[in-house]
Amino acid sequence: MATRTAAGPRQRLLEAAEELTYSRGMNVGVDAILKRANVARRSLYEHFGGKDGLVTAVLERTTEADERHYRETMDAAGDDPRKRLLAVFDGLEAVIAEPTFRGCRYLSADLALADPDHPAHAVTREYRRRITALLEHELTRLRHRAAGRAAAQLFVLIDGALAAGATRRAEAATGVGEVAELIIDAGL
Amino acid sequence: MATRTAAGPRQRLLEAAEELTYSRGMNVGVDAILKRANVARRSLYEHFGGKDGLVTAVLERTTEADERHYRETMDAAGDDPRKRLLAVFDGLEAVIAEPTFRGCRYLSADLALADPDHPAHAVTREYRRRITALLEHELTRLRHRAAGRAAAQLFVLIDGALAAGATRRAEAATGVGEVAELIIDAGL
DNA sequence: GAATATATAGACCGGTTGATCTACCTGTCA
DNA sequence: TGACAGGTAGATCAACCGGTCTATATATTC
Repeated sequence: MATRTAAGPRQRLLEAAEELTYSRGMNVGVDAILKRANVARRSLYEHFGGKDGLVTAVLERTTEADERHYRETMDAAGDDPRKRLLAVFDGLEAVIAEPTFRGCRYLSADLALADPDHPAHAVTREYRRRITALLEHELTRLRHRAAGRAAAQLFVLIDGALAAGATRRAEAATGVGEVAELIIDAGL
Repeated sequence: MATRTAAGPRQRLLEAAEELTYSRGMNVGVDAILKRANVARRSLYEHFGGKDGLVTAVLERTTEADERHYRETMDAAGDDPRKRLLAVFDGLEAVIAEPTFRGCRYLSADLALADPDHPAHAVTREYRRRITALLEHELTRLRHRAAGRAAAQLFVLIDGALAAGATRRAEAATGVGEVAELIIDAGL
């Protein structure tokens, strides 16, 4: 039987680290994470080998969840590829408007982790590749003339909306959906 | 007479901090900056009051230079507002392609400086306002139907290009100029 | 009941952080 | 000459960093 006591230390560590690395940045101290998770110091090193392992595991968890979120957003918009793509940008504006929004976790991670060999970079790179592929797939279904190029452009737009949202909430996501429409329709 | 010996400590501190906060991030240590500037520890606190004051002064310096750079880029493109705007995005692609490019200094600063009251945030906010105004001015000259909105969209595009450039050089700036054209022409 | 694996609590390590301080050196100007 | 502002060099500080360690408690399993 699995433990019955409200999630083990490993799970609590992942959740605490996910929250704190987002709200306080990747440079948050190990002590703060341990305190929040109510976990002994040693358990962190048993389960994840160190801080690097923990934050990498966090990113693996959130990228999976975020990719799932993208898919669900599109599925909820029906079957029309154009509507599915635009739904992504509507969802983006909603995410940025949330009071807890503090920017793109993956961009922050890549900027904060100066060491180019940090395992976290591989996770974020793979995540971006998958989301771009998701966009390209819909563009291809739409018979877009340059699906690959347009997918890259849409993703730059996503990056821009998230970056702008982090630095100036209000006017940030002003009409990114509109721009997405322009990119999509330019190739039809 | 001003000192003759190749720039005083204040200047050297600004230059060293400008380089190191960019290449190693805002979290670079004071020691590294002092060593690079060849300046005594005390001088930093005499001139800038502390690290916060120094990095804020650095941002004030670079925002001025960057705004000047935007203006020069546009002026070099002649008088046609549309060409002047597109020149900005051509310049952007060039900047990102440079091997020393490591992302937008101001986005990094805002993300790394968690404290919302840090004086650096005011500097970056003002910078973004000025650049957006620059874009809006050209759009107005073009008689764009929604100059304010389009300026905001163009700036999101700039943010996106710089963010994308920081995380995946190669395909990053793929056709941001193309998207800029779409935004500009959509309102004519 | 004993053994084992898995927690916890917390002392401790060396290293680094930003900041303060004293002591000394050097050029300029009255 | 002497005073002084402005620079250098470096010791020192408390706080914090990630990581290792010992000792103890608590379960599960044989």
